Amino acid sequence: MAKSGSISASVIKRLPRYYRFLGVLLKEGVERISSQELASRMKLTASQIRQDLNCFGGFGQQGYGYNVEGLHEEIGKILGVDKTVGAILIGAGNLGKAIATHINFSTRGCKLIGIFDADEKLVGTSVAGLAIRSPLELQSFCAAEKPKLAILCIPKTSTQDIADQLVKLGIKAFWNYSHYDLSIDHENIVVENVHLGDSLLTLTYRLNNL
Amino acid sequence: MAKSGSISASVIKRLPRYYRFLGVLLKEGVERISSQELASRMKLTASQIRQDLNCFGGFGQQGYGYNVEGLHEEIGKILGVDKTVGAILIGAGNLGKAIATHINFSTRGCKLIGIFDADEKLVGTSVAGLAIRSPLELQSFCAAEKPKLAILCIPKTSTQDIADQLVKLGIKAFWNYSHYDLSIDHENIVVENVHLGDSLLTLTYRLNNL
DNA sequence: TAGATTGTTAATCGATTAACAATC
DNA sequence: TAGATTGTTAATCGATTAACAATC
Repeated sequence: MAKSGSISASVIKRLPRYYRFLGVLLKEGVERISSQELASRMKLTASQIRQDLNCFGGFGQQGYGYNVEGLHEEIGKILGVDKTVGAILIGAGNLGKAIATHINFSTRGCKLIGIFDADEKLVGTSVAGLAIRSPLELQSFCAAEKPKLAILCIPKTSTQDIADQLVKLGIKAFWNYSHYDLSIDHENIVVENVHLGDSLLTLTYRLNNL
Repeated sequence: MAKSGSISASVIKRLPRYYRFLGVLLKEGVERISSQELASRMKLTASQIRQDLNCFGGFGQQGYGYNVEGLHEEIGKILGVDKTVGAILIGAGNLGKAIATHINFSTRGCKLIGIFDADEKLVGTSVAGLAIRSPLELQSFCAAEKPKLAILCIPKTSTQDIADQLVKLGIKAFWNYSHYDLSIDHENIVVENVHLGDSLLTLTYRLNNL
């Protein structure tokens, strides 16, 4: 079992997918599964699954395979789905609203606790059961509620400024939807840039090159 | 210059990012750039940039570097931003609406030409300037308009069925936002699964393991 | 016990980086 | 021409796959 900091990005990216598939198996009532069976379901190799899991510990049993419920729970723990990290949404436009209502935060170790938008017309209205606040409240809100994660659904021009500001207010993780590659120079800050436009473009590339 | 089919997925995934950065440089009025300069901007190595570009052709000039406008245009052509692939959106819930309004399809070689939702209450209302249609119209619409790309913003239970149906109606590319790993067995169909929940989960993992 | 399947080491494969001759 | 920087080949690195002894 390796130190958590030493796990490669490739492995980490696969963990949520393992978690999802095991959740489905659990619902289907499957009790145990071999790496071979899981591999064919997920279109991976059995080797890769065993390698990946053994980064975190020996969850299986020779001659038997893996207990679905146990493995699901272990991976959940590794991912931290049992945690409740406070999250704030910056920008309540179309995309921000959709993220707020569409994402199940509680099953991902998060809780959305605040929504902010600079548009005066939006301030005071509600999304996902939360009142939209003015950015002027950001500082006092963060001081009081100590959110650790910020979701950025704002235009690219303001992204770096707002992110720098949020770092000072204690934000440690950015889920960035702006059309800007955010990179924070401070240590101990993590960033996940989501570029939906890039995703579409790789798809059209592949479509045009079939 | 290699055959387009032989380009590795790693390279293809980086192309939209090159295109974006070159677009910014172009706006900034930068005329030429060396692989070294571009590398430091994008936090890549100069070697990687030159390797990537040379999959498609020798776009640079020794002793000079790359012409920003020319390279931007070349990568745009490779990605097919000059094309106009017809796209339909299936599912006009929160996320579907946000995708329809938020994504700039025309700069990604696409045009959104139809929106479908099974919810009777939504049919007839408009999103992004398009009337939402009933799925009953799907067949005649596809026959007439020949869309090649479908955006799936529907629950996971119906995803595989609808995708199979759409394949029969001539859809060749799926941009899949449902919580289901779509895989199509037919040849010459491309799928891009977008799992926003997985993206959040890798972020919280990294946050919890700082 | 015998059979099955893991955990883990070794081999392979592919992607990234480094080096440098070609050349503008 | 001399300097700069590419295009491209070779070296390195990491990730995936295969193999197999350990063991349930």
